[in-house]
Amino acid sequence: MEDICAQVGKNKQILAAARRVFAATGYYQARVEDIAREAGVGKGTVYEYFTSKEELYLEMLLEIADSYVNGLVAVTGQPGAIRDKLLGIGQHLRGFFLEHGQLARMVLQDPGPVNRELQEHLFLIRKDAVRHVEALLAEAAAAGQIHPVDTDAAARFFLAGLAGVLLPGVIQELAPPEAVTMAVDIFLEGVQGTVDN
Amino acid sequence: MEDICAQVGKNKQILAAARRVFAATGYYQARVEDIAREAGVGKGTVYEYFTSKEELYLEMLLEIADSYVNGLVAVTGQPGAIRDKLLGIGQHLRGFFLEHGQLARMVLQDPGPVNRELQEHLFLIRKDAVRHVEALLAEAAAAGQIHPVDTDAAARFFLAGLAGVLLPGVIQELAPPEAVTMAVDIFLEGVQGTVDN
Amino acid sequence: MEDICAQVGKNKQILAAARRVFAATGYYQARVEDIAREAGVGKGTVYEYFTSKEELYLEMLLEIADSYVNGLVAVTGQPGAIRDKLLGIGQHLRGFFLEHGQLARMVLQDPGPVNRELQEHLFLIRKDAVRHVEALLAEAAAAGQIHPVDTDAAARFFLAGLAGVLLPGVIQELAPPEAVTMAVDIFLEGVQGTVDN
Amino acid sequence: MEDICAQVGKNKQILAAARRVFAATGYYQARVEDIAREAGVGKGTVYEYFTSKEELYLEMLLEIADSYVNGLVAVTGQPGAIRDKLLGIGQHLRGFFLEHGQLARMVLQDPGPVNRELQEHLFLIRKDAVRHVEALLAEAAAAGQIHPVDTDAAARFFLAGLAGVLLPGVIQELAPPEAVTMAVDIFLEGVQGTVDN
DNA sequence: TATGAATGAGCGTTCATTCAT
DNA sequence: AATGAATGAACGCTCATTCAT
Repeated sequence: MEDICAQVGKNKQILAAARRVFAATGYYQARVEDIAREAGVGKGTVYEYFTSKEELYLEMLLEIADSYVNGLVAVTGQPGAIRDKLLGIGQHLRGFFLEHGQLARMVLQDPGPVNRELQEHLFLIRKDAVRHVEALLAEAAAAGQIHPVDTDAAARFFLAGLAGVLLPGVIQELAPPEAVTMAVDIFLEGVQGTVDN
Repeated sequence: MEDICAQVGKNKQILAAARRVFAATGYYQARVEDIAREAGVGKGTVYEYFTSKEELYLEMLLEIADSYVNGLVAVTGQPGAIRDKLLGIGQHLRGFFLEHGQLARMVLQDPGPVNRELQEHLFLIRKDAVRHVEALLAEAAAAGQIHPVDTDAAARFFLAGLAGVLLPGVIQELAPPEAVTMAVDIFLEGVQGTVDN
Repeated sequence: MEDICAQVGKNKQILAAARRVFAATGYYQARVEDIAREAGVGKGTVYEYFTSKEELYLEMLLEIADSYVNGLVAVTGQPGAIRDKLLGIGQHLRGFFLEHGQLARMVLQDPGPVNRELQEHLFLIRKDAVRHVEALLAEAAAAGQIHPVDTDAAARFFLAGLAGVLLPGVIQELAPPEAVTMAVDIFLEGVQGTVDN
Repeated sequence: MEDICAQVGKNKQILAAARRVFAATGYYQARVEDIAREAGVGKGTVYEYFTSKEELYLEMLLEIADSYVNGLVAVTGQPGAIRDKLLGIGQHLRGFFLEHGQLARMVLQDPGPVNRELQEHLFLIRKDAVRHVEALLAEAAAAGQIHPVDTDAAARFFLAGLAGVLLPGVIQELAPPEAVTMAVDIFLEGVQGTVDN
């Protein structure tokens, strides 16, 4: 049992170290040796668990991407008013940035040096995220709560806008929770606008 | 005269080549030799005009960033209704993505491997862009055309949301002009909402 | 008893596996792990029986070299005409190449990456083989069956010539048994020539 | 002109250094850095002239192989008695071993870690050498000077036997010129034998 | 005894930068 | 000013060897 723990532990240790190091310096400036040291293992050990630096990066990225979508699903799946759901999305996104910093950007915007395959995999993940927001909007539109809009574009506008509000600019800075509320209200008002008329 | 022309010409050639090569492959995968070849000059010549690969990258990035802000200023400076101005911003952004592709992302979102100083320089440029949109919003709010909001956050929400709408996901894809209209209308409705009430 | 059997068995298993793997890929491209897998034991077990990859290689080589000389002794020790003995040597050599392929070359010609000591050990073994052929020639010369020649050089000429005939060129190819007869006849005629006169 | 000299010089320098280092330690133990140092150039310079360690090795090997065949052609092309030609071949081979030591073995016997393509290229070169000796034998046979034999096998027997005589065993040792005479006489007597009868 | 996870020295290769011409 | 041959620091990856179990 301890063996299994140890093994699983090493894998997780290395992934966690990879997260920290890749986040701190980006893919190219991160040296495998740094990741190994950060993980508290030898350089060769990294290669016992991952076939290459690139593969390690990809696995790390996909893991994060999954946690992003899973969180989103959890939030949108809850019953409740649309505004609360949008606020929940905003808070989830904020927590995601808070936890993963620079890496969140790689997941949400530009993954950097990844092959076409992963690029498309990430794209599908992002699309998945967009789909969940779309479903929310479509449902609200069907219920007459909001104006029927191009839900795909609206969802992307909302998610990207949120990210822009949350990351004011320089690295590591994160907008306060109120910014989420404001963004949600602008967006919601925007999509409700014509309905009210 | 020819010398001066040559110099200026070489400088521009190299910067233009750098744009193409950096855009195509990113900072790390771009080799100085590739840029030199693309520019039609010798590898050593690049170092006559720029002290390092990094400096070349920075100058290129700043040049693009300037064109971004200048275009934004031109659009927002025009007299006209706020909706037209916002649409103009969207079209400018779309043209910017169209022209610079991957590099636009570096300017607007993540510059990649740049030192703190440039990072802040870029931040100031982005902030400058945000300021112009803010001014627009503040003016409209003063004129009672829109609801008084946190103009900084609203401006960032608008710009980032636009970018998200324009870049649906995978590289090189660009949303059609109608997407701009939709985003602008959602946003405008959103910030006007409470005013109308 | 089982322990001893096991030990002896493991040792033989590993040596046999080493023969196959070293023969297939050569010393440097053979990985200890491959040999262990081929032998059906764990990687660490190899080091229970041999102190290093090099030592394993040497033991394997010496074992083969011994079988080479022993076969030679068996053939030359039989009573019979000199031509039959030379043919026997040729057939033995052919069988040796057939069985050990690439490794036979290492034994007979170039052992590859071995230290001076083993190099000389192998040299002694080869010399031993030459000595047996020499004895044959000396005996025949004493009996007046062949011309008195420099038996050392003649023996080496015969053995090396045989090897050259048997290995036409590319790996794994082996000349047919008739080639042995031809080589023996040329050689025998050559050393008999002046005697006849 | 000096530039061209320098360039050609570098290429030759590196090839010459490669010959020395590969001959001294074999392919795998030779480090590119050693070759560079031996050539008096930087490590990177090696890669300006050769795309990889393997390619450098191959070019070096082919160069040597060419010099081997060319020498053989020069010797066999001269008019003269067959015995003189065979002696000439022996002397050429001796000089070849003298000049290239361990590398000669790689060319004549086992090239080591080379891809199939080069392996076959070397095989063709060896075959070429055999062909020239064959032509010699066929000519002599047509002139009734020697017995009609399987010229291919006989030629290989002769060349390989010569090599065996010339390299008594341990590295760097080389048989004296008289050994060549002896080997040639045995061989010649052998192939002439039946003719005389 | 047997194992295989862990290790890190070692090496091939790249590429930004220099400098002699 | 312009060049590109030369350079060597840097890094990803391999694999013989060790050692805790």
